[in-house]
Amino acid sequence: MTTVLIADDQPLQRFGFRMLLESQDDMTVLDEAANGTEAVRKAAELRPDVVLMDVRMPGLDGIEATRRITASGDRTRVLILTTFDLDEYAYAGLRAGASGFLVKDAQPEDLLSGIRAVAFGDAVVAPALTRRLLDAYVHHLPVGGSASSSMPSPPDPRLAALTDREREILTVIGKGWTNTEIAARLHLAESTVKTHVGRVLAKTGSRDRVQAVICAYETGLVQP
Amino acid sequence: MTTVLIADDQPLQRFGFRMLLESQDDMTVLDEAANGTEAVRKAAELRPDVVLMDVRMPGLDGIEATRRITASGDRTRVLILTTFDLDEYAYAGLRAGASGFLVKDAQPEDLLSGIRAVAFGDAVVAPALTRRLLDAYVHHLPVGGSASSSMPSPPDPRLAALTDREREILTVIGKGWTNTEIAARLHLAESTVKTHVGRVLAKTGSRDRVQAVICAYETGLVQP
DNA sequence: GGGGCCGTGGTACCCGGGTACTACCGTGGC
DNA sequence: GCCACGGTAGTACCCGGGTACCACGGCCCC
Repeated sequence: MTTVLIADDQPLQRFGFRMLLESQDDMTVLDEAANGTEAVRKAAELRPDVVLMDVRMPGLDGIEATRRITASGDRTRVLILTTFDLDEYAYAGLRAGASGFLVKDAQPEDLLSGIRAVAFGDAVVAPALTRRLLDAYVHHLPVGGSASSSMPSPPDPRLAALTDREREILTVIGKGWTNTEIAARLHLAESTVKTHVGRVLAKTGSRDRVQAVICAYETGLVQP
Repeated sequence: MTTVLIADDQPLQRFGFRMLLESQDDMTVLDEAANGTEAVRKAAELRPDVVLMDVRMPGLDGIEATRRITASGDRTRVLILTTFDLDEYAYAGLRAGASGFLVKDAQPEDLLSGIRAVAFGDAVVAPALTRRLLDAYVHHLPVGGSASSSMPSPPDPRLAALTDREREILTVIGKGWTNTEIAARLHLAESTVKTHVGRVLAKTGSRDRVQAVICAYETGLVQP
């Protein structure tokens, strides 16, 4: 029996998922959550096998909720559902510890089999997302492998979603500049800097600027 | 027949271990202990082959209990179980005379084979901890001897003033841990963490933890 | 015994960082 | 024309980070 927690801010969406899952005799919906905070709390309390996690939710979003759930040490797996197959936050979700991604318009059978696979410990990725996932994986392989060695610095997938400006912001974050310093030296308002920083954190899957700095080093955007 | 004493402050955890061990026909659980004092007393009284020892317990903790048990001269072996893979007490446990340590989220079969190995006189270390253990071991080797060329990074002057504990704190800062996470995973009060962090910042000349992360990368304390 | 150093812990306070939400304006594409 | 997107900017709010203290026990060393 696979136990599931449904986290989605749309009641109708939750209802649909619940109906689908309850129709299966090997699945039980333990509870529902309408935002990330609720999802984290109920996941810790109920220890479901799988959390069906929507990305976009008010308050704590699905990515951060995933990070906290997977960081808790529980066996609970998180299966993220994205609305669009090119969701820029997909990679952030993976880094947050999710066991898979599916798009919301997938076939019901695919969703069900995906939940079973994740509960079993496997990972699932929607076909539309598989390619970029492969790219990310290949990039992290040891260098010796294939013809890709001719590329000096293949763009890290974490940086792929960043705009030029955001990449610039990440660079100076990696230099240790504060928001105030960034604003002054780049002739911007501090509120603008905060907006950029917020987007950089979201797209790179960083919880705060400290993790963004680490990301900057790991991707080679800045170097020791 | 391997006789085991289970020492853990959480009843549910003890129950789980007992169920697992009793399901094996070559193991017997002699008794359980809810704290370190009880563990020492019952170990001396029952002379089990193996004590399954939790690190974190009220009163006398698992490390000190291990020290007393192994110092008693009995042939009882101690197998330490840690919750977090970077538990600093794991090393302390080895120094205290433990025959090994495993992480609590290990596979049941691994735990069983670990107990058998320890009872046989061998030592076991969780794979996730092996690397760190090796690093720690190498780090504590005397400097004078061999191949100094294998040391690519002579100690950076910024790190020279740091105590071992502070260097450890800087390392986990470099991994992006928040003060709260450091406190939880190292079993410290958050105020203590703040004290350490403050001293690290002062000694490394960092304005905030972001610059401390950069310092950690530049000195090679952590690497991309 | 006294005096450091180290690790641990506490309280109180302030500020920067991060989030949620909204808004306006170019530019480029359909 | 309209729309999507990127860059800019603002407000309001909460929380974690950092600081300034102080305190205590264990050590080691003179």
